[in-house]
Amino acid sequence: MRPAALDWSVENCTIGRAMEILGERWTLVVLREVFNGVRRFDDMRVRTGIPRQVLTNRLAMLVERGVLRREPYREPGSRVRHEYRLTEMGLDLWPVLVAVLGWGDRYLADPEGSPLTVAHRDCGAEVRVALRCERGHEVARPRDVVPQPGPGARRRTG
Amino acid sequence: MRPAALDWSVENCTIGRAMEILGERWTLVVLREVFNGVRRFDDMRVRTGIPRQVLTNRLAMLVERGVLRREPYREPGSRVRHEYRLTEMGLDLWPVLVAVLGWGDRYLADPEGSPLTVAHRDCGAEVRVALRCERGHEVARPRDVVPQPGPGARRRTG
DNA sequence: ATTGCTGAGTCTGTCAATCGGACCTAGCCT
DNA sequence: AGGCTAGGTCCGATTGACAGACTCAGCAAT
Repeated sequence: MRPAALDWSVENCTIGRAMEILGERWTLVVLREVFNGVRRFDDMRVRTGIPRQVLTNRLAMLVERGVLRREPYREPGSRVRHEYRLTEMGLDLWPVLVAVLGWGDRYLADPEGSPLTVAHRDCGAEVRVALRCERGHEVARPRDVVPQPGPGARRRTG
Repeated sequence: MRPAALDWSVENCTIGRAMEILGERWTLVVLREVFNGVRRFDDMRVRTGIPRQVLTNRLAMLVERGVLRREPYREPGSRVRHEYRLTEMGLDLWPVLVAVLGWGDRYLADPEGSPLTVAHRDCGAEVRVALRCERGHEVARPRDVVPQPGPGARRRTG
């Protein structure tokens, strides 16, 4: 049985485009740091072990793509420096990060458990991703879902 | 104000580990294909434009890490070949893919919209990710959430 | 005024990964 | 025997990751 997807082009697929940004080895690790409140070059470098040059590139790329912005700040007794903060586009990556964290916790954690959890501010309970359709139904398993060509789908040419 | 995260090691962070697998340029694109039912080497290659060598490596890595498995199949009149199918570990990446898709649709789609949507099998409505805490509360914005050291957290040494 | 420290880089050289294109191979078909 | 096809290998050029040394601006202590 030939999968229907073969008739459709993927040239404008948004997963592909997203992965041009997210699909570099250190991008999500940098974003994890920023979500955790670590916003300064050297703090990130020391914590993550990312090579300087790579961190410089990654931060510049994320700023250029609009995921982070560079903000000046000044500690008393120091000159002006810059820190990196999430834009709205960056904040919206939060579900991606939580989804990756959930998957990693399930399959890749050490026996003692995950080193990082996310808690609901109001009640303190752990936060996870869920899938839900627009009519409000829970979607438990991947099999309950069907991929379909969307409004921007194009037929394959060649 | 010094972020609390600086006191904790990230050496065993599951996001970092997950990104060793997912953080390669083509991994999620390959998985998108498999979720879409495209399971064969050449179909993937033609659709995605991934260089042969890279696709070979990526598939082998995903099999080795347990995300995909290689299954023999036989079309009538052909010899036995292999196709790539999702393991349970692979199926569980579904929320990650939907989260990335949602973000990409919002910020990176062409004006006419996304080429790919996912629909609930029962009702046909579009499926999206949501964040929810374990007590069932909706979590609307990243600010409603606090990152915390988990059971496997280790203090930084040096 | 010199010296030193610090955060945030740049420069350089090495090694690995990506890419595109050509070549190979096993089994089926004519 | 020769051709086709899916799924690869092999090769050379380019790009990216990495480690380590060097730079640079401004504040501070001598």
